[in-house]
Amino acid sequence: MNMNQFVQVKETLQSHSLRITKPRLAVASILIKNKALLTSEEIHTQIQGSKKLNCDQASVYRTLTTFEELGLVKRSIFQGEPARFMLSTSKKGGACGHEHEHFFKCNQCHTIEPLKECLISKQERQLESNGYRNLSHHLEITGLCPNCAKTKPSN
Amino acid sequence: MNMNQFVQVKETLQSHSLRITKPRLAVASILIKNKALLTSEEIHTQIQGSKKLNCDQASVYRTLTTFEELGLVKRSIFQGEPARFMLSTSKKGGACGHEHEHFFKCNQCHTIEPLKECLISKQERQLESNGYRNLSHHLEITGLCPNCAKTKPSN
DNA sequence: GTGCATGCAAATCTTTTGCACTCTT
DNA sequence: AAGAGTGCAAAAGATTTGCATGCAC
Repeated sequence: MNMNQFVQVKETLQSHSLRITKPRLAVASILIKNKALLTSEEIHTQIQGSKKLNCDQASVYRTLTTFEELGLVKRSIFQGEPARFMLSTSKKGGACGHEHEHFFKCNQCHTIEPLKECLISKQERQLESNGYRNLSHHLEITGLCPNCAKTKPSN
Repeated sequence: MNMNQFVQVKETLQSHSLRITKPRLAVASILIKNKALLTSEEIHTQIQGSKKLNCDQASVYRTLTTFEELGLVKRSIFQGEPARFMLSTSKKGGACGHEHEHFFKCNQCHTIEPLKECLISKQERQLESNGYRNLSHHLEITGLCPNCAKTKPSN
Protein backbone atom coordinates (compact mmCIF):
# COMPACT_ATOMS: atom_id res chain seq x y z
CA MET A 1 0.00 0.00 0.00
CA ASN A 2 2.77 2.37 0.89
CA MET A 3 4.35 1.40 -2.39
CA ASN A 4 1.20 2.36 -4.24
CA GLN A 5 1.20 5.78 -2.69
CA PHE A 6 4.84 6.26 -3.51
CA VAL A 7 4.25 5.26 -7.09
CA GLN A 8 1.25 7.52 -7.28
CA VAL A 9 3.31 10.49 -6.18
CA LYS A 10 5.94 9.76 -8.81
CA GLU A 11 3.40 9.29 -11.55
CA THR A 12 1.57 12.44 -10.63
CA LEU A 13 4.79 14.41 -10.78
CA GLN A 14 5.68 12.94 -14.15
CA SER A 15 2.27 13.51 -15.62
CA HIS A 16 2.67 17.18 -14.79
CA SER A 17 6.22 17.36 -16.17
CA LEU A 18 7.58 17.98 -12.72
CA ARG A 19 10.89 16.45 -11.75
CA ILE A 20 11.34 13.55 -9.42
CA THR A 21 13.88 14.89 -6.98
CA LYS A 22 15.32 13.74 -3.68
CA PRO A 23 13.58 16.39 -1.56
CA ARG A 24 10.23 15.56 -3.15
CA LEU A 25 10.68 11.85 -2.61
CA ALA A 26 11.86 12.44 0.95
CA VAL A 27 8.79 14.51 1.82
CA ALA A 28 6.53 11.95 0.17
CA SER A 29 8.13 9.13 2.10
CA ILE A 30 7.73 10.92 5.45
CA LEU A 31 4.10 11.64 4.68
CA ILE A 32 3.49 8.03 3.68
CA LYS A 33 5.04 6.53 6.77
CA ASN A 34 3.30 8.90 9.17
CA LYS A 35 -0.41 8.77 9.65
CA ALA A 36 -0.59 11.95 11.71
CA LEU A 37 -0.88 15.49 10.47
CA LEU A 38 2.64 16.86 10.34
CA THR A 39 3.93 20.40 10.32
CA SER A 40 6.46 21.43 7.75
CA GLU A 41 9.01 21.65 10.53
CA GLU A 42 8.29 18.11 11.73
CA ILE A 43 8.73 16.82 8.22
CA HIS A 44 11.97 18.73 7.85
CA THR A 45 13.29 17.39 11.16
CA GLN A 46 12.49 13.82 10.17
CA ILE A 47 14.30 14.23 6.89
CA GLN A 48 17.35 15.75 8.56
CA GLY A 49 17.23 13.03 11.21
CA SER A 50 17.61 10.31 8.63
CA LYS A 51 20.84 12.01 7.54
CA LYS A 52 20.55 10.69 4.05
CA LEU A 53 19.84 14.06 2.63
CA ASN A 54 20.38 17.72 3.36
CA CYS A 55 17.01 19.19 2.57
CA ASP A 56 16.17 22.77 3.35
CA GLN A 57 13.05 23.89 5.19
CA ALA A 58 12.22 26.10 2.21
CA SER A 59 12.25 23.08 -0.05
CA VAL A 60 9.89 21.28 2.26
CA TYR A 61 7.48 24.20 2.02
CA ARG A 62 7.85 24.37 -1.74
CA THR A 63 7.31 20.64 -2.04
CA LEU A 64 4.24 20.67 0.19
CA THR A 65 2.72 23.51 -1.77
CA THR A 66 3.39 21.67 -5.02
CA PHE A 67 1.88 18.48 -3.64
CA GLU A 68 -1.13 20.40 -2.44
CA GLU A 69 -1.66 21.89 -5.89
CA LEU A 70 -1.41 18.40 -7.35
CA GLY A 71 -4.04 17.21 -4.92
CA LEU A 72 -1.60 14.80 -3.31
CA VAL A 73 -1.62 16.54 0.03
CA LYS A 74 -4.23 18.18 2.24
CA ARG A 75 -3.36 21.12 4.43
CA SER A 76 -5.09 21.74 7.75
CA ILE A 77 -5.00 24.87 9.84
CA PHE A 78 -5.62 25.04 13.56
CA GLN A 79 -5.81 28.52 15.05
CA GLY A 80 -2.48 29.76 16.34
CA GLU A 81 -0.47 26.86 14.99
CA PRO A 82 1.62 26.27 11.91
CA ALA A 83 -0.15 24.46 9.08
CA ARG A 84 -0.25 20.67 9.14
CA PHE A 85 -0.14 18.34 6.19
CA MET A 86 -1.06 14.80 5.32
CA LEU A 87 -1.35 12.68 2.23
CA SER A 88 -4.70 13.08 0.57
CA THR A 89 -6.90 10.05 0.93
CA SER A 90 -8.26 10.52 -2.54
CA LYS A 91 -8.27 7.36 -4.57
CA LYS A 92 -8.58 9.27 -7.79
CA GLY A 93 -4.88 9.32 -8.43
CA GLY A 94 -4.01 12.39 -10.38
CA ALA A 95 -4.15 16.10 -10.23
CA CYS A 96 -7.53 16.62 -8.68
CA GLY A 97 -7.96 14.56 -5.56
CA HIS A 98 -10.77 16.59 -4.09
CA GLU A 99 -11.49 14.24 -1.24
CA HIS A 100 -11.35 15.89 2.14
CA GLU A 101 -10.26 14.83 5.56
CA HIS A 102 -11.50 16.51 8.67
CA PHE A 103 -10.05 16.37 12.09
CA PHE A 104 -10.80 16.53 15.73
CA LYS A 105 -8.21 18.04 18.02
CA CYS A 106 -8.31 17.56 21.78
CA ASN A 107 -7.52 20.76 23.65
CA GLN A 108 -6.04 18.81 26.53
CA CYS A 109 -3.93 15.96 25.16
CA HIS A 110 -3.56 17.66 21.77
CA THR A 111 -4.30 14.47 19.94
CA ILE A 112 -5.52 15.02 16.43
CA GLU A 113 -7.71 12.37 14.88
CA PRO A 114 -9.55 12.19 11.60
CA LEU A 115 -13.33 12.28 11.50
CA LYS A 116 -14.97 9.48 9.61
CA GLU A 117 -17.99 11.30 8.44
CA CYS A 118 -18.39 14.58 6.68
CA LEU A 119 -21.68 16.38 6.82
CA ILE A 120 -20.41 19.39 4.97
CA SER A 121 -20.89 17.73 1.63
CA LYS A 122 -24.60 17.95 2.35
CA GLN A 123 -24.26 21.67 2.95
CA GLU A 124 -22.21 22.02 -0.21
CA ARG A 125 -24.87 20.30 -2.25
CA GLN A 126 -27.34 22.81 -0.89
CA LEU A 127 -25.11 25.70 -1.97
CA GLU A 128 -24.66 24.13 -5.38
CA SER A 129 -28.39 24.03 -5.88
CA ASN A 130 -28.26 27.78 -5.33
CA GLY A 131 -25.64 28.40 -7.99
CA TYR A 132 -22.40 28.11 -6.06
CA ARG A 133 -19.66 26.14 -7.77
CA ASN A 134 -16.22 24.57 -7.30
CA LEU A 135 -16.80 24.25 -3.62
CA SER A 136 -14.12 23.29 -1.18
CA HIS A 137 -14.10 23.49 2.56
CA HIS A 138 -12.04 23.54 5.65
CA LEU A 139 -13.30 22.14 8.94
CA GLU A 140 -11.72 21.47 12.25
CA ILE A 141 -13.44 20.51 15.47
CA THR A 142 -11.79 20.97 18.84
CA GLY A 143 -12.78 20.03 22.36
CA LEU A 144 -12.04 17.22 24.79
CA CYS A 145 -11.61 13.66 23.58
CA PRO A 146 -13.40 10.93 25.56
CA ASN A 147 -10.31 10.16 27.63
CA CYS A 148 -9.64 13.72 28.62
CA ALA A 149 -13.34 14.38 29.18
CA LYS A 150 -13.25 11.74 31.92
CA THR A 151 -10.28 13.36 33.63
CA LYS A 152 -11.63 16.86 33.34
CA PRO A 153 -15.41 16.50 33.31
CA SER A 154 -16.23 20.10 32.48
CA ASN A 155 -14.80 23.58 32.10
CA MET B 1 -29.64 47.84 17.67
CA ASN B 2 -26.13 49.15 17.30
CA MET B 3 -26.66 50.76 20.65
CA ASN B 4 -27.55 47.44 22.15
CA GLN B 5 -24.38 45.84 20.89
CA PHE B 6 -22.33 48.73 22.19
CA VAL B 7 -23.96 48.49 25.58
CA GLN B 8 -23.46 44.75 25.60
CA VAL B 9 -19.74 45.15 25.00
CA LYS B 10 -19.47 47.63 27.86
CA GLU B 11 -21.47 45.49 30.23
CA THR B 12 -19.48 42.41 29.37
CA LEU B 13 -16.25 44.24 30.05
CA GLN B 14 -17.55 45.53 33.36
CA SER B 15 -18.88 42.20 34.48
CA HIS B 16 -15.39 40.79 34.01
CA SER B 17 -13.73 43.69 35.82
CA LEU B 18 -12.08 44.80 32.62
CA ARG B 19 -11.69 48.49 31.94
CA ILE B 20 -13.66 50.46 29.43
CA THR B 21 -10.94 52.17 27.44
CA LYS B 22 -10.83 54.16 24.25
CA PRO B 23 -9.08 51.51 22.16
CA ARG B 24 -11.61 48.90 23.26
CA LEU B 25 -14.55 51.13 22.47
CA ALA B 26 -13.03 52.09 19.13
CA VAL B 27 -12.57 48.46 18.10
CA ALA B 28 -16.09 47.65 19.24
CA SER B 29 -17.52 50.54 17.29
CA ILE B 30 -15.72 49.53 14.08
CA LEU B 31 -16.95 45.98 14.47
CA ILE B 32 -20.49 47.15 15.07
CA LYS B 33 -20.64 49.43 12.08
CA ASN B 34 -19.12 46.88 9.68
CA LYS B 35 -20.96 43.75 8.78
CA ALA B 36 -17.99 42.18 6.99
CA LEU B 37 -15.22 40.12 8.48
CA LEU B 38 -12.37 42.50 9.13
CA THR B 39 -8.69 41.91 9.61
CA SER B 40 -6.91 43.45 12.53
CA GLU B 41 -5.14 45.74 10.11
CA GLU B 42 -8.39 46.91 8.53
CA ILE B 43 -9.76 47.69 11.94
CA HIS B 44 -6.60 49.56 12.85
CA THR B 45 -6.70 51.56 9.62
CA GLN B 46 -10.32 52.56 10.21
CA ILE B 47 -9.51 53.71 13.72
CA GLN B 48 -6.53 55.74 12.54
CA GLY B 49 -8.59 57.12 9.68
CA SER B 50 -11.11 58.62 12.06
CA LYS B 51 -8.23 60.54 13.64
CA LYS B 52 -9.97 60.70 16.97
CA LEU B 53 -7.54 58.34 18.57
CA ASN B 54 -4.01 57.08 18.20
CA CYS B 55 -4.45 53.37 18.72
CA ASP B 56 -1.66 50.95 18.14
CA GLN B 57 -1.94 47.82 16.05
CA ALA B 58 -0.81 45.82 19.07
CA SER B 59 -3.71 47.17 21.07
CA VAL B 60 -6.10 46.15 18.35
CA TYR B 61 -4.75 42.60 18.54
CA ARG B 62 -4.92 42.61 22.31
CA THR B 63 -8.46 43.93 22.24
CA LEU B 64 -9.61 41.39 19.67
CA THR B 65 -8.14 38.55 21.69
CA THR B 66 -9.83 39.84 24.82
CA PHE B 67 -13.14 40.18 22.99
CA GLU B 68 -12.76 36.67 21.62
CA GLU B 69 -12.19 35.27 25.09
CA LEU B 70 -15.28 37.11 26.27
CA GLY B 71 -17.25 35.55 23.45
CA LEU B 72 -17.97 38.95 21.94
CA VAL B 73 -16.03 38.30 18.77
CA LYS B 74 -15.55 35.38 16.43
CA ARG B 75 -12.27 34.84 14.62
CA SER B 76 -12.13 33.24 11.18
CA ILE B 77 -9.10 31.92 9.36
CA PHE B 78 -8.79 31.53 5.63
CA GLN B 79 -5.66 29.80 4.39
CA GLY B 80 -2.84 32.20 3.62
CA GLU B 81 -4.58 35.26 4.97
CA PRO B 82 -4.49 37.15 8.23
CA ALA B 83 -7.26 36.29 10.69
CA ARG B 84 -10.60 38.07 10.30
CA PHE B 85 -12.96 39.12 13.03
CA MET B 86 -16.57 39.98 13.48
CA LEU B 87 -18.98 40.56 16.33
CA SER B 88 -20.42 37.35 17.62
CA THR B 89 -24.07 36.90 16.77
CA SER B 90 -24.73 35.25 20.09
CA LYS B 91 -27.77 36.58 21.85
CA LYS B 92 -26.66 35.21 25.16
CA GLY B 93 -24.91 38.36 26.21
CA GLY B 94 -22.09 37.48 28.51
CA ALA B 95 -18.90 35.57 28.65
CA CYS B 96 -19.89 32.46 26.81
CA GLY B 97 -21.47 33.28 23.51
CA HIS B 98 -20.84 29.94 21.88
CA GLU B 99 -22.85 30.65 18.79
CA HIS B 100 -20.90 30.16 15.61
CA GLU B 101 -20.86 31.85 12.29
CA HIS B 102 -19.60 30.15 9.19
CA PHE B 103 -18.63 31.74 5.97
CA PHE B 104 -18.41 31.26 2.29
CA LYS B 105 -15.58 32.92 0.44
CA CYS B 106 -15.61 33.32 -3.33
CA ASN B 107 -12.23 32.59 -4.86
CA GLN B 108 -12.87 35.01 -7.68
CA CYS B 109 -14.51 38.14 -6.29
CA HIS B 110 -13.26 37.41 -2.77
CA THR B 111 -16.62 38.20 -1.28
CA ILE B 112 -17.15 36.64 2.11
CA GLU B 113 -20.68 35.91 3.18
CA PRO B 114 -22.10 34.17 6.21
CA LEU B 115 -23.83 30.82 5.90
CA LYS B 116 -27.26 30.61 7.41
CA GLU B 117 -27.27 27.02 8.34
CA CYS B 118 -24.80 24.94 10.24
CA LEU B 119 -24.77 21.21 9.87
CA ILE B 120 -21.76 20.73 12.06
CA SER B 121 -23.82 20.86 15.21
CA LYS B 122 -25.29 17.57 14.07
CA GLN B 123 -21.82 16.11 13.76
CA GLU B 124 -20.91 17.49 17.17
CA ARG B 125 -23.91 15.86 18.75
CA GLN B 126 -22.72 12.59 17.28
CA LEU B 127 -19.29 13.06 18.81
CA GLU B 128 -20.85 13.96 22.15
CA SER B 129 -22.76 10.72 22.17
CA ASN B 130 -19.37 9.07 21.91
CA GLY B 131 -17.88 10.85 24.90
CA TYR B 132 -16.39 13.96 23.35
CA ARG B 133 -17.01 17.19 25.24
CA ASN B 134 -16.69 20.98 25.08
CA LEU B 135 -16.81 20.91 21.33
CA SER B 136 -16.08 23.89 19.18
CA HIS B 137 -15.49 24.10 15.48
CA HIS B 138 -14.12 26.09 12.66
CA LEU B 139 -15.54 25.92 9.16
CA GLU B 140 -14.98 27.83 5.99
CA ILE B 141 -16.25 27.00 2.55
CA THR B 142 -14.66 28.43 -0.56
CA GLY B 143 -15.52 28.27 -4.24
CA LEU B 144 -17.32 30.44 -6.74
CA CYS B 145 -20.36 32.43 -5.76
CA PRO B 146 -23.36 32.32 -8.13
CA ASN B 147 -22.33 35.54 -9.88
CA CYS B 148 -18.78 34.46 -10.52
CA ALA B 149 -19.89 30.96 -11.45
CA LYS B 150 -21.84 32.49 -14.33
CA THR B 151 -18.80 34.41 -15.57
CA LYS B 152 -16.43 31.50 -15.20
CA PRO B 153 -18.52 28.39 -15.58
CA SER B 154 -15.84 25.87 -14.62
CA ASN B 155 -12.21 25.45 -13.82
C1' DG C 1 23.20 21.06 -22.31
C1' DT C 2 18.94 23.16 -20.57
C1' DG C 3 16.41 24.99 -17.15
C1' DC C 4 13.75 23.29 -13.19
C1' DA C 5 14.48 22.69 -8.42
C1' DT C 6 17.48 23.34 -4.59
C1' DG C 7 20.24 25.34 -0.60
C1' DC C 8 21.21 29.29 1.58
C1' DA C 9 20.27 33.71 3.27
C1' DA C 10 17.49 37.40 3.62
C1' DA C 11 12.96 39.32 3.43
C1' DT C 12 8.10 39.40 4.47
C1' DC C 13 4.07 39.23 7.01
C1' DT C 14 1.31 38.49 10.98
C1' DT C 15 1.11 38.37 15.68
C1' DT C 16 3.20 38.66 20.31
C1' DT C 17 5.87 40.60 23.98
C1' DG C 18 8.78 43.79 27.15
C1' DC C 19 8.72 47.97 29.15
C1' DA C 20 7.95 52.58 30.74
C1' DC C 21 4.16 55.55 30.91
C1' DT C 22 -0.94 56.70 31.10
C1' DC C 23 -5.48 56.50 32.22
C1' DT C 24 -9.56 53.98 34.35
C1' DT C 25 -11.35 52.78 38.46
C1' DA D 1 -3.17 55.72 44.49
C1' DA D 2 -2.93 51.33 42.26
C1' DG D 3 -2.31 48.65 38.53
C1' DA D 4 -4.66 47.41 34.18
C1' DG D 5 -4.07 48.80 29.62
C1' DT D 6 -1.50 51.42 26.22
C1' DG D 7 2.00 53.03 22.69
C1' DC D 8 6.21 52.05 20.95
C1' DA D 9 9.78 49.20 19.50
C1' DA D 10 11.63 45.01 19.12
C1' DA D 11 11.07 39.99 18.94
C1' DA D 12 9.15 35.87 17.45
C1' DG D 13 7.38 32.52 14.34
C1' DA D 14 5.83 30.82 9.92
C1' DT D 15 6.29 31.14 5.28
C1' DT D 16 8.12 33.18 0.97
C1' DT D 17 11.51 34.84 -2.18
C1' DG D 18 16.04 36.06 -4.77
C1' DC D 19 19.83 34.16 -6.48
C1' DA D 20 23.72 31.30 -7.77
C1' DT D 21 24.51 26.46 -8.15
C1' DG D 22 23.32 21.60 -9.02
C1' DC D 23 20.80 17.92 -10.70
C1' DA D 24 16.99 15.55 -13.53
C1' DC D 25 15.82 15.09 -17.91
